[in-house]
Amino acid sequence: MDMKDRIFEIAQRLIQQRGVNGFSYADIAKEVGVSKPSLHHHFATKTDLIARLMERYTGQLKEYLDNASRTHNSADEKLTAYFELYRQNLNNERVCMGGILSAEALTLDPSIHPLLSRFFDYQQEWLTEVLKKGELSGELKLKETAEQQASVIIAALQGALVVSRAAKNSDFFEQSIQGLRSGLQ
Amino acid sequence: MDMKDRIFEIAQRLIQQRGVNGFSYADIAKEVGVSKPSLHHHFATKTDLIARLMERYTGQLKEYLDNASRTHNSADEKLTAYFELYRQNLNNERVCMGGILSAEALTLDPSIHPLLSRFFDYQQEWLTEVLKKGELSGELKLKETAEQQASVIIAALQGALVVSRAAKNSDFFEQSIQGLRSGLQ
DNA sequence: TTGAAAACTTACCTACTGGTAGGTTATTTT
DNA sequence: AAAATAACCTACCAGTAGGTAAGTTTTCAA
Repeated sequence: MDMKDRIFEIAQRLIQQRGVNGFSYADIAKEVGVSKPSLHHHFATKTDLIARLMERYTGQLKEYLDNASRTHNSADEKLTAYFELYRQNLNNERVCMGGILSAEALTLDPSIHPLLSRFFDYQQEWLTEVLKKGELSGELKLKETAEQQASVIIAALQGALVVSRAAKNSDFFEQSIQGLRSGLQ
Repeated sequence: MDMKDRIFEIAQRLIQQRGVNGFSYADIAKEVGVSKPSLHHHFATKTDLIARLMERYTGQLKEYLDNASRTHNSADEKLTAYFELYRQNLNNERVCMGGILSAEALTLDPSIHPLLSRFFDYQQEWLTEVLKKGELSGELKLKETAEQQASVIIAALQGALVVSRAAKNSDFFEQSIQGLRSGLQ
């Protein structure tokens, strides 16, 4: 793995665990084993690093979800894959990078904002399609529109992840997922 | 309003808008119109300020919800009151203080953690009771347990608030609320 | 093999962080 | 009126923030 990717990995973990305003270039330098100014050689500013990190993160999400659409047929399996994405973060004491950047949005350079919108818009599209197909096939029964249900799922996973990690206990997260699942049948 | 309350109000707004790691004692001092060391006279450390602020915040929440239980009979009205709490934050470009402190939990003094758990536990209890009563009276139809549904509502409002504020658009928030409401009928 | 670019270094900058020392002024209690 | 206390001040501290200057080493293509 080249230096850029090592910086990406470490910076992403620091953000997901501590937030953008909870870590510094010095923290990355220490972990990567390189001097602080060397980081500026790869990413001129912290804003630059965050922006490229968020683009990468969205790209990885798309890849994961598109792959889930291809390899799974049932809505249930696709939703399980989606939930698993969040569960893995919880297992690593992380929250979603899109979520924590949104929470700190008012302190970020405005150039980051559209990257956050794009991140959530894609999930909204993907989930809405999964729900619509599941409804058409008779696998799911929705009490609300697919769009509304998709929003509830995204929002609930974001919230459950944050609350559950702080509580150092996955109960709230698993209970929320069970609630979401039951609401779809 | 005495000095302590003025500090409370300003610090709370700064936290809800920028996060704990996104503001400083100097920021408060500037807005209050007092020197920075004077703040230490009222709250010895930043951790101390956050702890007392979170206790106050939880107290205000309890007051609000207990009052809503007393003044409203229907589950629908009680839920509306609960949703309104989050909507008001969104209208002021704020997120929930419990939520943002949870997002930054790994950077906070551990003494804050139980205060966060208490904050969410109370909401869980209150909502569960509202849902159970609503189900018994026939007003609500739940597909899942009241506990699960309560978790979904808390998590979804937390997430919707963060995502929607960052998007500078309340659509996602309102869509999530509509989805939650529809799922209860 | 040479020259350019990439990757890195140490040394340093200004601004700001939470917090303290030590003293003054205002208010309240005895 | 005296004493105590609360509320405030200026001046300061060590440490850290993001970032720059200027030079050295490594890598790699012509």
